[in-house]
Amino acid sequence: MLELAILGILQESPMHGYEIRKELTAKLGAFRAAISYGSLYPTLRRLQAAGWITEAGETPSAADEVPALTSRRGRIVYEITAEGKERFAERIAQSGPETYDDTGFGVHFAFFSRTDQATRLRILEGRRRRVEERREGLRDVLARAAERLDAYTLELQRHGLDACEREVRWLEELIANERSGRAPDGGTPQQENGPHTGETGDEVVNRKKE
Amino acid sequence: MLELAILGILQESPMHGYEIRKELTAKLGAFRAAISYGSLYPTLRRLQAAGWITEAGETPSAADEVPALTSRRGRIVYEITAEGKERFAERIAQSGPETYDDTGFGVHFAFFSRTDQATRLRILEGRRRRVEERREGLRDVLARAAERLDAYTLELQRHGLDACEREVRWLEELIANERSGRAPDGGTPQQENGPHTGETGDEVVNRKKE
DNA sequence: GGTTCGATGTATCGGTCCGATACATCGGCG
DNA sequence: CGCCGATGTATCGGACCGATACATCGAACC
Repeated sequence: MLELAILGILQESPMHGYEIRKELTAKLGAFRAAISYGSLYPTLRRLQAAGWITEAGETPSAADEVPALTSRRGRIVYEITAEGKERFAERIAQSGPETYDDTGFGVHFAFFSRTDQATRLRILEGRRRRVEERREGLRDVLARAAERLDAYTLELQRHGLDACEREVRWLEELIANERSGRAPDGGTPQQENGPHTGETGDEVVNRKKE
Repeated sequence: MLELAILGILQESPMHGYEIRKELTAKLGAFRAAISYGSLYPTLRRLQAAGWITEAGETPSAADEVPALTSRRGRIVYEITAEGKERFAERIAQSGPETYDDTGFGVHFAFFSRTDQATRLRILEGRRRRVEERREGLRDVLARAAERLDAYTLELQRHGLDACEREVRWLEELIANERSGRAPDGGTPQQENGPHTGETGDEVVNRKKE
């Protein structure tokens, strides 16, 4: 999952580890807590070894100047490779059971703008099914075993049930919008935010910070 | 966390692993998914090695009859020991940072009926603070970086923000009830569901299933 | 002018927990 | 009578986290 998130965020711009963490925290903050360096850095190494990302700054022009005099400065900027983009496209479009848990769905949803509508619908409906099952489980407990449970546990179930019902409603809206070809906020269709129709690496990067 | 949950559930009744999983899934289902056997069984072993739980059925009377003729049948029933109850009481009453994440809070809350009111208030307020911080983070992103994010990511933030606001309100209610000495559902104070005032092992077990 | 302090930045280690898998038993149903 | 799903115990590799260490840099403060 982390792998997919990193490949996704690196398609917006090259970044170093610290920045990747910040950006992912901002983008996924709604569904999962901040990712840990203890998993980030090993994953970066793994992705580099697989050839899906490379250390940037290695433009063929100004390389290897001042080899080791002013000792190596800290940041290591990574950028995604063509193979990495391929890998991302494969993984973001296919779905398994882990696609519908909190973290997995969060990552897929956060990169919906890089997916086609059919995939978006499939993911949304899969997530809805998952949440509905969870909701039914909670309803069963509340209906069939309420007298076995203390007041606090019951309250916990009730709150969980409420959260499930809300999320299902949210997903219904998103699915309806998706079917009618609109952007998620229910407004008019936007012209620039559609799925990536192009194929080659001409990213429209519109980051303006820093 | 799993350790705490197991010690808690075993105070309701002795159980074998499969049953522990089912009961915990029902009790914690609102905040975390079903626990995995891959962590359950090793944890049971660890708890037994520490002397906090023991294999039940070892009543001093009818032990070691028919040693190995009808080969050992499957289920291994565990029960909590006096040391285990002590351990549980210590851990459930003290709080650290992990007490306020989803899983940790879920476990603590699910066993609120075995805690005193001061602890309950402390946990609820700690959780509220945690969720408020998360909420502020989401508000910041929405206010300060909205133009950088695509429509789907924005929708994700909005949904997360909404969930945070709801949970804060839920916690406010629980805290208010707690301060006024009422049971969680806001009704009249209940007579049997208060914290455990007794000390010794006379559990009032009222399980009726199976 | 020095110094302290928080943000930035890379990295590792131990531990917790999950997902897949294996395997064995038992009761019911065709 | 055999098959199958629920029950039941168990392990293994891997993903991810939390704590920790350490180093740099700019700003704020004395």
